[in-house]
Amino acid sequence: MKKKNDGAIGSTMLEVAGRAGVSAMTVSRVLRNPQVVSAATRIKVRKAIEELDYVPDQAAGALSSGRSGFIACIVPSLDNSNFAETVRGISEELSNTALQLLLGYTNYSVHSEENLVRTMLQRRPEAIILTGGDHTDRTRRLLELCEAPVIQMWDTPAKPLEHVVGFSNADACGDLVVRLHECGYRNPGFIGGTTNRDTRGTDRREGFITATKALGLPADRIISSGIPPISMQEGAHALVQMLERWPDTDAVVCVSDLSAFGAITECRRRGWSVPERVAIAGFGDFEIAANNKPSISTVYVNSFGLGESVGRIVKQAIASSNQGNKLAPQFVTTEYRVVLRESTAS
Amino acid sequence: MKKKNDGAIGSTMLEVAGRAGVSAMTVSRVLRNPQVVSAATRIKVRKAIEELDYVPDQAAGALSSGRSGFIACIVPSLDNSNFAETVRGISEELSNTALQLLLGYTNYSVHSEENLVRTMLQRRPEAIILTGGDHTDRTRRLLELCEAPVIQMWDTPAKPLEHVVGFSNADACGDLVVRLHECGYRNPGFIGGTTNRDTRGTDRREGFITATKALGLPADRIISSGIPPISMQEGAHALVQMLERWPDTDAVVCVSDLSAFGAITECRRRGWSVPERVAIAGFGDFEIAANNKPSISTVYVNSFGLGESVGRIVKQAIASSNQGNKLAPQFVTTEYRVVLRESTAS
DNA sequence: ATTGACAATGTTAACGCTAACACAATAAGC
DNA sequence: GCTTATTGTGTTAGCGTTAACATTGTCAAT
Repeated sequence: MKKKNDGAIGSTMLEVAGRAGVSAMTVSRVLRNPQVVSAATRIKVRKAIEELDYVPDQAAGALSSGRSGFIACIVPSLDNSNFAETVRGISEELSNTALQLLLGYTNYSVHSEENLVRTMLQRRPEAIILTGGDHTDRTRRLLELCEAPVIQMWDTPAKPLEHVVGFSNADACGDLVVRLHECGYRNPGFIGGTTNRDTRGTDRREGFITATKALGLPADRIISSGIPPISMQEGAHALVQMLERWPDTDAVVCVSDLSAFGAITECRRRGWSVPERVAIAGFGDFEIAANNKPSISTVYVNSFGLGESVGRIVKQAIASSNQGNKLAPQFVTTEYRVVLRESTAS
Repeated sequence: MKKKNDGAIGSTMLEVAGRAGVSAMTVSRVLRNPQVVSAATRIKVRKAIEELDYVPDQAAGALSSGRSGFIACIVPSLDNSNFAETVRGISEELSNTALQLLLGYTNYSVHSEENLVRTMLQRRPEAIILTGGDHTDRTRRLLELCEAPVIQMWDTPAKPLEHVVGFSNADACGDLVVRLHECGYRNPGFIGGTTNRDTRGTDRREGFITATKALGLPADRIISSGIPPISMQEGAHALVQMLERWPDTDAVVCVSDLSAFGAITECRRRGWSVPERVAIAGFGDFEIAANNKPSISTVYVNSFGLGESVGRIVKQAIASSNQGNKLAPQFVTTEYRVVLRESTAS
């Protein structure tokens, strides 16, 4: 029905079985459940596998067993320390299992996300990990139909699809504002992107507004500049706009450490001292935050640990499903912590 | 033979066919080759697909057709602008095909790479993309056995496995040294990691040595510090060591922009002006290079374009193989360019 | 009318693996 | 010695799709 070896590897399980003088099923057992096979047979089979350089075909295995071995994981961007760390956390946690990550990135577009989900569902993932709580209706429909556990991460959606591992970006940013207020800052501003594509960024802005209002501070000093995730350059640009429009701004909260770095660097170019002329804070505690001069006040997020939690839930959910029941929806809140450094005065 | 719906989606192609009043084969044709089906039937089938929320099972399709639709892509790290951009370039180039990236990262370990390759081969990828030219013997054996085209990128290995898309990291770093020499620097040093795990880093160091020797400059000012990829902090640390050991060093080439940034920041902390006290250059032209003050001299690499080239070769190789022949090994050299900025004086 | 070409659909048989059951052969319990 | 577990292995049937071929109907050219 098809030419042999369409980009495939040499031998099949049956050939291994033939060479070892056993049935294919025994070969399968040696690979997936070695302890039920006698030591002597196991050795024979392993030898045949070696000699033929046999590499099992997981597509066939998946079809037969109904288990793909895939975990779909969709993040906004790969080029972001935070998400990259989270992916590492997930992988690490799954490294002692036979589960494999099927990674995709959306470029912060829910429309891309929908396409990715559709594509990935064709691979029948055993769990689906999404970033954030903002999805198209069609995405939600697709996810409800498929029975795989769904985990939303990096956010705490009000109406979760199923499991959640994350933290409130709004609260975290609000905490930062409170700490700046404690330091004596009274006229804070916020710098973020122009659209609501980056929902975590939007949440941080909302958190800024809520906190400033609660503290009786001006809540309208918001510069939106650039498509999320906003760059260093856009941080620089936005800072200038901020100080032109509201010259008495004494502290600027940036949606991420990268834009905060851009803003600080712009100040240095213009000879404005940070934090004396203006304090600047970021979000995410990227490598650059601790290593810049002045070091950048920010919100530390345990990205790696977040990934580990996600991985644990994946394992639990699959274990439950193997026992015929379904893991009750989990809601895990992860650590964050305001870290004050040189870019804001205490 | 197995419980229905093990995490799977509702309906099968046969059910769609039943509802549309056609055979399963016709449904398959509507999905993969719609133009051979009459308009009327096509509409009926599409309607049935919609109504049942049918999502094809690609594992079954792959098994039957011998085409997995996967492209394996292995990079050292996801958290690196350069590689992330390259992955974006590949994805973009493959976005108008039915091919899907199966991503993996090695953490700069050839041993991890071997495991990843083995795992990925079980999915029968139609092409395999690796970073660099350094692989274990077993990896090379596995890749030779499988008939899928192999592409090595980000390097120009002397003995390529098959296709290559990259540039000589040694030459690029050498060019940088030459340009620094033209600027009047006579005592350059190099900062990199302690091991040879990061072969691109090692090549850059070799390029530094070759170029300095050729120019009659000291070639032994090399500080190795930290496990690659070395951090900002290690860059800072290494710079201090460099100037303690060879105080008259007038220019330092760092293995990447991140370590260069760390080095520059350390200078600023210590009140050493850059480039007056010492010039510093990086590699990669990360966002930070243009946005720092002083902006960082570096080697620009077209990471995204490199990925696009890789994607094009993947498509060509698969097209050739569909026509029954094999694409002759390609060797594509990609663009790089020394960019001198404020961190070195002209 | 008869032939041939072509277009649209159906039928059959895999693809490579594993769940479920069947069946020996051995060990344990009385 | 006989039943009853237990262990190790084989047999069978299918997972959901698609390549290859078979079949039917339609229409133009003889």
